[in-house]
Amino acid sequence: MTLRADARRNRARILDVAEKVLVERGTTVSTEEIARAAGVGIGTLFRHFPTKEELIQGVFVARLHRLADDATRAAASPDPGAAIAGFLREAAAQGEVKNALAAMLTSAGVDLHEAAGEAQQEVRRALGTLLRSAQQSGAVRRDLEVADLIGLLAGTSKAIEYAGQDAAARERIVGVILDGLRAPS
Amino acid sequence: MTLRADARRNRARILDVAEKVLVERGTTVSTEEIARAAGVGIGTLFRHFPTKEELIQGVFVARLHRLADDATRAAASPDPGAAIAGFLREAAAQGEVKNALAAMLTSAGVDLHEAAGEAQQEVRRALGTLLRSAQQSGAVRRDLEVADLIGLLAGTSKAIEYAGQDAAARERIVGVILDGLRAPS
DNA sequence: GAATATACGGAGTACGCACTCCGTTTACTA
DNA sequence: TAGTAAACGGAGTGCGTACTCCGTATATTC
Repeated sequence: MTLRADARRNRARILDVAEKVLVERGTTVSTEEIARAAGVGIGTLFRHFPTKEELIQGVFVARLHRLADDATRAAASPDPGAAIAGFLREAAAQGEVKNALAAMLTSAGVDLHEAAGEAQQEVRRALGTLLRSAQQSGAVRRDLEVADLIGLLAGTSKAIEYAGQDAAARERIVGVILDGLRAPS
Repeated sequence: MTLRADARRNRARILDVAEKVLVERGTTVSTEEIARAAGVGIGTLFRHFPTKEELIQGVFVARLHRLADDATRAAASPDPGAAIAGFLREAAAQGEVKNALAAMLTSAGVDLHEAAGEAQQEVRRALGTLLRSAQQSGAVRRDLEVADLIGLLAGTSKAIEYAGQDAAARERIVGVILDGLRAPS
């Protein structure tokens, strides 16, 4: 069931462009506009994603996969404390996109956990190992669970959104979270 | 320019019901459904809010006003440290609604700061006094600014969303933030 | 370099939904 | 309580947009 070369190319291109366009202009953009931006006919777009909703989910899942990759890489670091800090900064910085996408899905009445599915599990697993080693090295308080960390990540990127381009403010906010992660309960 | 009694009643009722319906089912609900839920004809709804977008903004602004009230009350407390903690817990708990609304607006391509306008200023002012007294009493690190606090509030309520109904998890997350607010830079 | 399965493009369709219009009703005023 | 300005209700309209269909093009296989 391998896709033809052009089909695979187009699918990737649609996902890529759709992410940009959706984040820039919101879910209200027409599928036609996305297709045009991707340099593809509407027919093609709908063959790959039979529904606008499925397209948005596809974009979201792709984003999650990339996040999972980052998390896996971070989990392999020898200094888990620094890794978690770096990951937080990174995720926070790039998080606006994910925020916007997640917001779209929920505001469109889609259940996130269902939509994310397998990709969500990947992220969870990678963050799990990262968290556990950070806790064993004493860098992070022991009462935290993976779900808490995920929530805090989402929260941090949300908080960062409000700081806009102000680098100092971003750093203050990340600082607050990092200190909170460290402090004993 | 006083509204007739029934008009005022209807306007309030629409705002009230719209908030509930919008949060429950997303921006995609039809105006007709909102009108029906409010027990009002579509004509009436559109006389009060000439545009669906203006309706959503109206709901959002109303929410902000209530938040500003809470903040003002908290700022008047004799123990600013405790007040800020309580406010964080409260705002976080009720924040889901605001999150959902804000998400709707942005995903609909509306500029939040513009939409919030005056109400936003109210919140900012109230939180400003709260923050300053908390800092003078030594309960909160001194390098934080009002904008940071607002961001952290939004972030916290986002983080709490992921904890769902798990009260212990909610408390752990709030704990992280509170510790972070306290710790010296 | 045929042959064929696979993918493409985009005009066309159906439908839902935001918004209008106006005849009817209801709150105010004196 | 009559008169009137203000508000209401909801059938109707037009437009935007998600999705279909099928004739054409292009990758793949031998």
